[in-house]
Amino acid sequence: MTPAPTPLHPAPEGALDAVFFALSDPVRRSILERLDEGALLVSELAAPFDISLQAVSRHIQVLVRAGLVRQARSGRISRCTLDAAPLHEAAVWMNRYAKYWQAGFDTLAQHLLRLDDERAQSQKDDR
Amino acid sequence: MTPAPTPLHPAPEGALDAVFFALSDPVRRSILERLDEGALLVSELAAPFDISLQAVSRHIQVLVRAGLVRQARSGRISRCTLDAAPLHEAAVWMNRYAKYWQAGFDTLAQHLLRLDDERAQSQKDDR
DNA sequence: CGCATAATCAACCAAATTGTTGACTCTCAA
DNA sequence: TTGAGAGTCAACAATTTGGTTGATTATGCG
Repeated sequence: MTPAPTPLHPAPEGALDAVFFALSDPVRRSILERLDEGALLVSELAAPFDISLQAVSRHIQVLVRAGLVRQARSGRISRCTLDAAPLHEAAVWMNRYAKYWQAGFDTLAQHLLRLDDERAQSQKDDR
Repeated sequence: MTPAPTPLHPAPEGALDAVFFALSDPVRRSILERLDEGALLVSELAAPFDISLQAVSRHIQVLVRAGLVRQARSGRISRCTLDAAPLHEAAVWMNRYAKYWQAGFDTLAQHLLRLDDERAQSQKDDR
């Protein structure tokens, strides 16, 4: 088996892959939201969910792999803390599109205008 | 009693699931980046990638499902355009954590250290 | 010691993802 | 009419995901 080249610090390329994937599950987003208010144990994090503790533990592993959560095991307990830095990288990537909702871009109006545009375009091509 | 029909249009809860999942693949992020510069056909979008046209077509469908791309079929061509509105919802969710990189927080220090580390590796000749 | 608690590991399974190739639909043009 | 081009659909395989239950490790406590 491979020596497990665990990407510890910078996560060079697929960092955004792991971060966005970690955010794509409501359980994991909920975990991040609760860690935003303070450190919690795995069992405390698992309490509100209707799934097994093992399942929550693996969700936490996904967050750890993305660099969003750190676990400090002390004895038999594991204290989970938030690390928002990878979220910053994701926010920087998304910032490329901020122009669409900033500076007076009403997304709904833009949406309707685009629909009109498409309709006009398709009728034009139809000719 | 509310029939609770699967809400399709306003995208109530699982919208973020689909959006973040769509962003978790480098091919799909690259597609979004190129659509930011203007509408493109499916074949144009597929050209730079080393995968089949069918695979790219399905990536586009994932983006459509997330509401990030709209396809206007006119004749045999399909014009793909960006819709950044769902990205806005994702950005709003992530904004909850902006405090970690906007103000002086403990984790910010770690983030800066990490950025310094990366920068030191890429540009070593800075006086 | 003896045992409950905290958490992970391991095996298993159903479903989803992601790529492939081949067939198909539809439009445009000669 | 024929044929090429754009794109999707369908079926298949390999891998991943996300849940389960059972076993295991390790600590804390009576």
